[in-house]
Amino acid sequence: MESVFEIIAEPNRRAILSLLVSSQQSVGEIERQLRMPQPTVSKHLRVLREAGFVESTVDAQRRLYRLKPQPFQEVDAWLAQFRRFWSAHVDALERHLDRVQQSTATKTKKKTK
Amino acid sequence: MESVFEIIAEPNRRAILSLLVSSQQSVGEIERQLRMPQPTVSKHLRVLREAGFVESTVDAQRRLYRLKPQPFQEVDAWLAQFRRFWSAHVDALERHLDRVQQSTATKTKKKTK
DNA sequence: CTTTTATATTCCTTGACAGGTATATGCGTA
DNA sequence: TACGCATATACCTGTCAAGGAATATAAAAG
Repeated sequence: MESVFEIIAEPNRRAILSLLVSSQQSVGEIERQLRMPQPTVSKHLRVLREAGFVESTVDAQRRLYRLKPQPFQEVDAWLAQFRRFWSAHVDALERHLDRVQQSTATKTKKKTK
Repeated sequence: MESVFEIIAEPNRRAILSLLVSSQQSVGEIERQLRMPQPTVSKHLRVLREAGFVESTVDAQRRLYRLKPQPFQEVDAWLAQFRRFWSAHVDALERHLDRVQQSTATKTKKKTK
């Protein structure tokens, strides 16, 4: 489990990370919200912690987990090399279209081949 | 192998993708540049193709592979939910700093606890 | 100090995937 | 047609990681 990419390859881990975006959570809260057995949660949290995605503080018997930014930035850095490429593909952007932009009405240049 | 994240979890596949950023390449070219056995390259290319990361065109006996943008955008979309979080971490921004944007200077509210 | 609550860890099993080797397919060329 | 180059596929094997069940640790509550 060396790279950040292997860490986020696991769906449950991604779910945990998404959950922690809103605010820090205890293991029990994660367990309940994601309907996931407690050992599973703990084990994934361990992986995430060792990879630097999260950190925890002690609150009585609870542990509160929160996100840490660095590994995300690593992913982002890797992704960066492809950004210039995909923003060149205008048609691809069209397909995606969750962007409320478009309708620039430049001639629909189709260069599929 | 359902998600894009599992696809890019494999180091050799990431190497192939990075190689294709510059331009399209044949299987043999990839094989030589990455010093990777040919079946390995072909197998990874298959995975990448089925996941929509690359597409190929035929050039005589060669197949030329090139990148496709959509899966990268998926990764980017997932990453997006964490961006606002990590950009709150100013020190993290300093480390990254390839973005020449923003600086709206909204109050740097630190609400860690 | 016993019990309960919260979390972590251990052990075991299972499945998936990557690599290696061999072989198949397909195209060009003599 | 036969051969050679380029790529794909099939088969086998080892590894590793995820999940389940049980148990350990640790702190709070009674």
